[in-house]
Amino acid sequence: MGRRSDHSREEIHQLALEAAEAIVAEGGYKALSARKVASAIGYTVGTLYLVFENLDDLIFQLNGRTLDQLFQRMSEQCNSGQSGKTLLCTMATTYIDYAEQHSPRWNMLFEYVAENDNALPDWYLEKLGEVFGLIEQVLATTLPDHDDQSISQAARVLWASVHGICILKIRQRLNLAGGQNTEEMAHMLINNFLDGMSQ
Amino acid sequence: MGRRSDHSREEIHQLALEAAEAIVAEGGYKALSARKVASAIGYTVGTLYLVFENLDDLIFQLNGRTLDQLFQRMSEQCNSGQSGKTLLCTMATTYIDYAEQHSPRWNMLFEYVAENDNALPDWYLEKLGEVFGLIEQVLATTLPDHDDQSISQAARVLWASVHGICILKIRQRLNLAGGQNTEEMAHMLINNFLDGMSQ
DNA sequence: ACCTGAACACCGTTCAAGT
DNA sequence: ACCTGAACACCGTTCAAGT
Repeated sequence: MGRRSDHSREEIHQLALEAAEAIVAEGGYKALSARKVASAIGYTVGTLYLVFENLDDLIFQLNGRTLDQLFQRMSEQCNSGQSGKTLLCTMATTYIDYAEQHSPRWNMLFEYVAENDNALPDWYLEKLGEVFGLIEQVLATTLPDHDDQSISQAARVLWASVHGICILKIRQRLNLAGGQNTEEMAHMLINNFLDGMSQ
Repeated sequence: MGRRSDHSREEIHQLALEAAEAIVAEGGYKALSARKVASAIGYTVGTLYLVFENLDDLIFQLNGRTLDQLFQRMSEQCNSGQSGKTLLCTMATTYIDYAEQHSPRWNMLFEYVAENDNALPDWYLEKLGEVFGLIEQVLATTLPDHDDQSISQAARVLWASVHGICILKIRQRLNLAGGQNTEEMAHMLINNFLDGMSQ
C-alpha cells in the first residue's frame, strides 16, 4: 500500500466530482456512492475522505457546480435583447429545460436537506442568491414603480413559484387529467403575477 | 421458527405503517429502514415483505396517508364561511402549517421519485387530484367568468406555486437576506395571481 | 506523506427451512 | 400457513499499518 502521488489533492478532488457527475447523470442520485466514485477514479474509498469531509460534502460541491451552470445559462438570456415578461418567460424556459435535460442532477440540487438542522454552507446560499439576483434585476426594470424591497420579495415569490411548477412536473406530481406542459404553466404564472403586480 | 399469528396480515400492515410514521417523525425519512420498522413491531425483516412489495411500497402508502391528512385539513377550511382570495390564503396557510409542523413527513411526500420511469400508482395520483380539486372549486366561484379548463389550469399553476414557496423554505433554499416568512410569500403570490387573472 | 484495505455497523431483499 | 434467520450484495466512515 501507500504513497502514489499520481495526482495532487486538487486533481483527485476534480476527478472525483467529475466521476460523481457521470454516475448521477447515468443512474440518478440514488446510484451515487463513495465506493463507486472511488473506484471510478482508480482510488480506494479511504482516499475520498482525504479530499471531502464526507459524501454530503461531495454532494454539496456537485450541487454548487449545478447552480453555477443554471446561473450561467440564465444570465446569458439577460443579454438577448428581450425584456419584461418576455425575458422572464425565456428565463423560465431555460430553467425548465435545464431541469428536464439534467433531471437527476437537478433533482439532487433540491433534494438534500442537511441533517441535525445544519444550515447550508454560506457559499451555497450565495450562489442561490445570485440566481435570485438575476430575477430581481429583470423585475426592477419591468416594474419601475416598486421599491427595492418589494422587487426583492417579488423575485423570490415568483421564482420559487416557477420552481414549484417545475419540481412537481419533474417528480410526476402533476400527471393529472388535462395537464398543460411545464412551460405553458410557468408562462401563465409569470403573466398573471406581473399583471397583478402592475395594477 | 415459524407461525405465530399474533396478528392478521392486515394488522401487521397497519402496525408497520404506524411504526414507520413514528420513525420518520422522529428522525426524518433517512432514519427509515425495513429492519427498524420490523423490530419496532416485533417481527423480523422478512415478515415485512409478506405485507409490502418493498420499502418503496411502504413509503407510498405512508405518503398516501399524508395526502389524506392534507386533504382533510384543507377541505375543512372550505366550510369556514370564507371565500375567494381570503379562503385561498387560509388554505395556503393550512398547507404551510402542515408542512412546517410535520416537515420530515411532508418532505418524504415529495421526495420520492419512482425508479425506472415507473409512474406513481394510480390511487396516488387520484389523491393528488383531490387536493387540486379543492382549489379548483374555490377558484371556480372566485373567477366566475373563466371556463372549466381555464380554472383547472389556474388551480394547478397556483397550487404548484404555493408548493414551490413552501418547499424552498422547508429545504432552506430561501434563507437569503431580507426574507419574508412563508405565509407572507404565499399570500403575495395568491393576491397578485388572482388580480392578474381577474383583469 | 500518501494511500490502502480491512474493519465496523449498518442497509434492502430473498428464500430455504423450521414449527 | 406463517414466520424466521441466515445469506447476499451492497452501504458510509474510520484508521492502523504499509511504502
